[in-house]
Amino acid sequence: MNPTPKTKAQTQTKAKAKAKAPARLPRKPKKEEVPESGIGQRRSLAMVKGSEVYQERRREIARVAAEVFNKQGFRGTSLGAVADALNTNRASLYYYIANKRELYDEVVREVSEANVATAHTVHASKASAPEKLRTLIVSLMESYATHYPLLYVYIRENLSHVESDRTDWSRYMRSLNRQYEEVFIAIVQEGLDDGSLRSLTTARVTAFGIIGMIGWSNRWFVPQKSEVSGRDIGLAFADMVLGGLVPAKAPAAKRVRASET
Amino acid sequence: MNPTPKTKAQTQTKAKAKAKAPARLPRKPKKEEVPESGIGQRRSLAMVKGSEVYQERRREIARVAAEVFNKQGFRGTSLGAVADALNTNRASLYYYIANKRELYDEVVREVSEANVATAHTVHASKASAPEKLRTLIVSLMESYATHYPLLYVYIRENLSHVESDRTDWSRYMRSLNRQYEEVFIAIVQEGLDDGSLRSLTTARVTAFGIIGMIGWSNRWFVPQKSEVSGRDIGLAFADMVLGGLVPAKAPAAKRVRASET
DNA sequence: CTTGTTGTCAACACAAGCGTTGACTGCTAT
DNA sequence: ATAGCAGTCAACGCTTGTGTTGACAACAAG
Repeated sequence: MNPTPKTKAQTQTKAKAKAKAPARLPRKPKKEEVPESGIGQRRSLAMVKGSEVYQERRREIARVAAEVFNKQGFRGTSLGAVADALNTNRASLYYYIANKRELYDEVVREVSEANVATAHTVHASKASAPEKLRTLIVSLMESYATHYPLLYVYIRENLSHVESDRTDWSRYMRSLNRQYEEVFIAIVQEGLDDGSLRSLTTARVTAFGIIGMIGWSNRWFVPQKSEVSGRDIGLAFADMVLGGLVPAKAPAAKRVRASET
Repeated sequence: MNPTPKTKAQTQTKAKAKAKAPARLPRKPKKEEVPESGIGQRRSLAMVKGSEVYQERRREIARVAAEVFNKQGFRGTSLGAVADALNTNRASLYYYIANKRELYDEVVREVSEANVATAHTVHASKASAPEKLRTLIVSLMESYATHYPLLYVYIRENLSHVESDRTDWSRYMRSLNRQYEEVFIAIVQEGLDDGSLRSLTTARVTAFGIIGMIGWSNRWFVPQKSEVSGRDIGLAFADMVLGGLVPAKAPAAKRVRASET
């Protein structure tokens, strides 16, 4: 809307100073007045009938909010900061969203579901355990890159949520997360059972090691700035985990580095 | 002090209901009174002369606070919650600490320094790159387990801190973190250069993959509940990363791991 | 020009949380 | 007993942030 991109991020109440409206007289603190003048409720109506541009603006807000949530976390992000990033007023956001939590949910919802569905599909396929792991590692890294930073927002947050967070949404998201982990563990266990994977420790520890390599990418991987694509990172991780970093050259080749000097 | 352990965690102002003090008359809102009655300042004095039990109590507070911070994060943790966990009043904490940030620093300080020192030592040693990696992986997992949950508190928090967090402490901690990463990258680069490590991707991506396996343990590793020790997890991770998960039965002999000796 | 619609804004009310402080309790030494 | 110290408590002031709402502006349609 406003041509100036953004990069402001003050503390709100910052004033646009557009030199338009000279003065406002916003509230009429009368008390014995007709309380139901009833104007502010049309926002609710605008939500149900999702007008064309309305939904577009809503997505734009979610997109920008994702970046702010990604940096500052849920509790650390004020709606004022989101409004600043959008170059608008904080109250205007409430025309599009009900509250901060709904905005956060909008950001995180669904993206996780696709990944879990992929995990189940791969698990059910008849490939070998190592092949399943490779497929899953690559697809997850690709998903992170494609939807950046949406998935990272949830990764950063899912344990910062207080323990007493027992909303349906929270429980559902935690269940998605757990499903993904369980699939990884099950595939590793498969591999241990049929001998296609070496037994170095428990299936759970192995699986969390792999998941950790991928999940930790939220700390350093920014698709727009990376010289390596998400897919290539996934392939490299799969090679590393399955084949090992130490070259398996001939037993007499330059592999003697282990006891060098 | 109070024999009852804890497990309360209400919202503060919860009242102990110990049936001792019948009523209080805490504030005298007189205005034209002598303002410098000067009583509350002895707390500051108690800090400088670190009495025996005083420091002990201070450490106890830090220990409990670490658990709360670990669960809820810095911003998500109120001092009221910490006070509840200690079965005391929120204001009493201020007898021991200046503010919330100081308490957090107290929890996180120093523990990171030891790890960075270890990293530098290992890096400077004349072992091979694979051996260095193995040593570092194991020592870091051991450190996490030993100091649980102190190091995890910082892991959870270090990017939740707002970008404008430019205090000396924050910069110092970030530098420690970066040093650790740089050492990992340097060691991997060493290995790529002398051929003791396979080149699957950039040194940076490889290093962050390894770091991720370890760092991600904050999500699932609780030493008191784990059947696998931190050391064993580190050893398994090192085996996985260096030797690979897929057994090398094909090339005649079983592939010997780097530091198998 | 008038009227209706869409979106924005400034100011409110409310709640949570931080840090402070005077008053108080309980213990110990004298 | 009693005076002093260590530690605790309830209430306050203040700041930050959330969600609400009446009053607009800008624009288009009639």
